[in-house]
Amino acid sequence: MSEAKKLINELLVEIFNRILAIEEEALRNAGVALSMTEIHVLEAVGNVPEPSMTLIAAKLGITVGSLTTSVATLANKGFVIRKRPEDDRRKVLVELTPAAHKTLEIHSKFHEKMIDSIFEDLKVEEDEVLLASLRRVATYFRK
Amino acid sequence: MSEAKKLINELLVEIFNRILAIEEEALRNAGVALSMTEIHVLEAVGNVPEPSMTLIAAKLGITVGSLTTSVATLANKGFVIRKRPEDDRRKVLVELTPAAHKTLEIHSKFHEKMIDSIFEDLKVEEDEVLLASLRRVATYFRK
DNA sequence: TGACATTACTTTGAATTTCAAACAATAATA
DNA sequence: TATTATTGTTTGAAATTCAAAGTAATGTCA
Repeated sequence: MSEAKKLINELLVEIFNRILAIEEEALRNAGVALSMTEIHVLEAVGNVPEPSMTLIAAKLGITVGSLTTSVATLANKGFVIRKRPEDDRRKVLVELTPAAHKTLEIHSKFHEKMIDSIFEDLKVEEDEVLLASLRRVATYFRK
Repeated sequence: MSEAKKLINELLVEIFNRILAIEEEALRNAGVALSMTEIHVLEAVGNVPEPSMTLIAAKLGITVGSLTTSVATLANKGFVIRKRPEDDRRKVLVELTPAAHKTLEIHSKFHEKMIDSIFEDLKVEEDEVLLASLRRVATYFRK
């Protein structure tokens, strides 16, 4: 492995170790009192089409049982609403409230800034190459 | 934010959500029965010069109290040894056992493969550009 | 030197997050 | 209709973490 890759590896590990705490603090400073775990649940709810408990849990890589607890807390805090659809009353569809959307907006601004600062030196053509690599890794992980 | 960056962001979030479980499973398949949290502690012990509890905790971004529990477990499992140095008997220096080195070897092989598969399409020159960006981000995070 | 402060670590008690397994309700199938 | 499958919730337990209090060793300085 090249020296550059070793350094990249070390940096990624370090960033990985700190990113959650940093993001959580950024949110706290913006007046948001949710944990990163809760933010991730809201993100998944927002990104999954027809977000049932099963689909959200799959997106997050956690069990439905774990998600039940988390969604119950978020419902109590007023960030999501649960609905039983008439066409299949076994399901629970989760909806984001306006408060949740506002929170996600703050969070995604932070993410955007972070991604920009990582890639600001890379030209778009190189972005495409990196994107192809990341796609390959994501595919590898999903199998 | 460009379309490419949005996709990169989504992929990073997805990978972030799954990477720990994936790495843990890879280790289990290789006969290692440690959690990723425990692996990270071993990594930090291996990478910090004169690894005292305080320095290891700082490297990991956790409190010394949290680390005490973790190191106690790892000592029980035979992966680390704790020593009180004669020159300052308040300190605890942590040492990796041969079992720990073997485990870290397995883990770093996995990491190496992962990093390689992410960056195999990028030329070394581009690696350098990316590295500079990551360095900037790491610096930003450390402040 | 002796008292007080600082440093390094452990212990304690509690919160969060997670899982597996058991349970309940609804829908699909045979 | 009876059985099986799907979808979620509940329960009990484990892992990880923190803040705060406690212990022991070292440093300071009057």
